[in-house]
Amino acid sequence: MVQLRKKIVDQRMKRFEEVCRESGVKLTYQRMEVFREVAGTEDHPDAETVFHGVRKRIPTISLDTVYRTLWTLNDLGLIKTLGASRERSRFDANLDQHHHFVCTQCGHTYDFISETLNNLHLPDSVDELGKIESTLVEVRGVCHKCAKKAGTKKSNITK
Amino acid sequence: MVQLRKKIVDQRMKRFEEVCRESGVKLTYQRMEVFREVAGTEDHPDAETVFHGVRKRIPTISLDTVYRTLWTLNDLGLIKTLGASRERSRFDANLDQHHHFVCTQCGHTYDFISETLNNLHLPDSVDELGKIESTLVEVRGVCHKCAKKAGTKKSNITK
DNA sequence: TTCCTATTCAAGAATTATTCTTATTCGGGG
DNA sequence: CCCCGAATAAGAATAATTCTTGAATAGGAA
Repeated sequence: MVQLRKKIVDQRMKRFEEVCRESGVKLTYQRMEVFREVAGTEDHPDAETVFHGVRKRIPTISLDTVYRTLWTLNDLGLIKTLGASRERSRFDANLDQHHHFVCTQCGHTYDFISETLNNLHLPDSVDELGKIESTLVEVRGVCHKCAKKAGTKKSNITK
Repeated sequence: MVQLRKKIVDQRMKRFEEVCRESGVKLTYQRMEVFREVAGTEDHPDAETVFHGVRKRIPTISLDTVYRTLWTLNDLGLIKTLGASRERSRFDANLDQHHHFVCTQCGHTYDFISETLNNLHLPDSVDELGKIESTLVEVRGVCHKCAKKAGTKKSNITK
């Protein structure tokens, strides 16, 4: 099991180095260790947690570097954020079951409804995690509004 | 259309008053207008946006009251938050398609996999919203760990 | 290998979102 | 109408994240 885990991390590290080289992003010690930290856990850590983990190996690393690096890795497609990234809390008074289309560019969430998606059959493994209260499908993509004004976007690491 | 919208808001306001009365939460002007603001939009506004909207009608309302009220409404089950609430950014290096079980108590996100859920058929209406990049199923509920130490939880408005 | 330069980094200040503290006000039961 | 616990406004405090600046470094060129 540990062996398997190590193999996965090694694969991810390899891909990390490839992607960095391809996109001209420098391979620094800090970057490598921040990625290794996220790649080595299933826990979806936040920046602070990553910071603490990496600090064991690089005691001088700053929290700011961790943040910067995480967003860089995100822009490179090497990691993902859970839920909408860099967002403040948003609220919804529509309690009828519905689903979400989240624009990865502007962050706007559009509702849509689907009788089929309301009645998904979930695998048994989910019941082993806890008591299910609700289910929703989250689709991510680029909304038409953003697609139109494309090109003018930031995070164009893919120069 | 506007007429329909008004009807929905009225229904929601009615339910709001009922739920408040039942749970012994006082019916204040501020609470009413904060709820009306969220109930009257499809936009999933954040606290600041609600604040600005309500301020037109109650110029003296404070941002703190808006925050407090929104979480109260959330605890009462009158509104919901988008994504995991009150959360900082979390990261994930697992790029293989997988799905999420989010615990509404502790906020922890557990991964699970399902070949069936990987290949959902989305309604055509989604294509009209934008270009789809990825799809994931988010299940919300209470994880076993939290269920065990139940009772000792905050936000027990349902005394 | 050594040098050069754009990139990256650390540290701490600054910003932004959210919550807490305290004195005051108010809803609604008696 | 009066009272009291709950709710509010205002501003201070805290927490999360980003910005600024000067120093350090990766990695290509000589």
